[in-house]
Formats: sequence, structure tokens, C-alpha cells
Amino acid sequence: MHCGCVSEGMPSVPNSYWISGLAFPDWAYKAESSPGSRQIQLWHFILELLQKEEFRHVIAWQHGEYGEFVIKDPDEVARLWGRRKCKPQMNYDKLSRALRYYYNKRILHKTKGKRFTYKFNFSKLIFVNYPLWDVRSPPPPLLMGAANMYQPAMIPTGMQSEVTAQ
DNA sequence: TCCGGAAATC
DNA sequence: GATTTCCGGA
Repeated sequence: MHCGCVSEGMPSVPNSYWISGLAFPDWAYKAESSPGSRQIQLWHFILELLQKEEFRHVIAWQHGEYGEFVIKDPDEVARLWGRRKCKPQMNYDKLSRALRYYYNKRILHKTKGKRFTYKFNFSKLIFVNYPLWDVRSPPPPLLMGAANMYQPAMIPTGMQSEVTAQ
């Protein structure tokens, strides 16, 4: 007996997701079939839950700061994460430790004062997966919270297959 | 609840 | 390298 957590793949991935009016390019969390073939990373997973309404009672975006989210049900998030990684003993204490390691990596930041509230540092996240972006060029619209200004032209829609234009 | 060191694990 | 596990401390 293992833990029936092998499957649960997400093959069909659109070019971008819209969350609360904000666009999420797929390259921001491409976990599957990546050149390095690594395992799913926690922040990828968090983003996954965040993009599905079915988990709104477990984890959801917060109004106000762009990228800020609240874990409404820590135990459930830990269970889901544990299932994905085949770690039945996972709990929020351990998961949050992993989250804390993101502080130095500048992927995540804690919103002090607010319980179970963290904030993504998308400027970092995007550069991590999209190093081609020039730091000196105008700030990506999706980082500013002005989703309506989202420019599809800036995102290579066929980037999943890596070998495309560019 | 949250933090971060240390060691272990994959 | 990215967690997972354990834990003393604030």
C-alpha cells in the first residue's frame, strides 16, 4: 500500500489564468514536464490551489495587496500538500517551515499581524521562470495589479514546448 | 502563531 | 537543492 497520490496530473494548461482579474501566465508555475524534471515545488502547488475556486474555503487571495493570500484551513492545505508529495505526516507546522524558507529566496513574504497570511513576491517569481525579462524595462503590468493592461504580446504563447520563437 | 537552526531525506 | 522533520525560543 502506498498512498494513491501518484496521478492527479494536470495536462491541459491554458496559456494564462485569470485570478481576480489578474492574469497568470503559465510559465509562472510550469511544474510538469520541465527540462529539469524536478518535483512540484510548494509555491507552484499553492498557486495551483489558489487558481481553483473549489479550494476557496481552504486558501484564497486577499483583497488589498496583490499577491497576498490567506490559508483559511491550514490543516486541509497541509493534507493536500502531503497527498501531492506522498507525505501523509505533513502538517501546517512543517508546511509553514517550508514556506519560511521562501523568505530568504524572496519568493514569499509574511504579512505580519494577519494570521495565516502570506504574500507572493511575483517580481521574483516571474524572473525566476522568465529570466529574459529585462529588469530595467517597464514593470510588467501583471505585477502592478492593473490586469486590464495585461499584454499578451509580451508572453510567448507557445513557450510550453520550450523550442519556439525567441 | 511564528521564527529559524540543525540534521535528515529525496 | 528543496523540502521534511524536530524543536527551542520569542
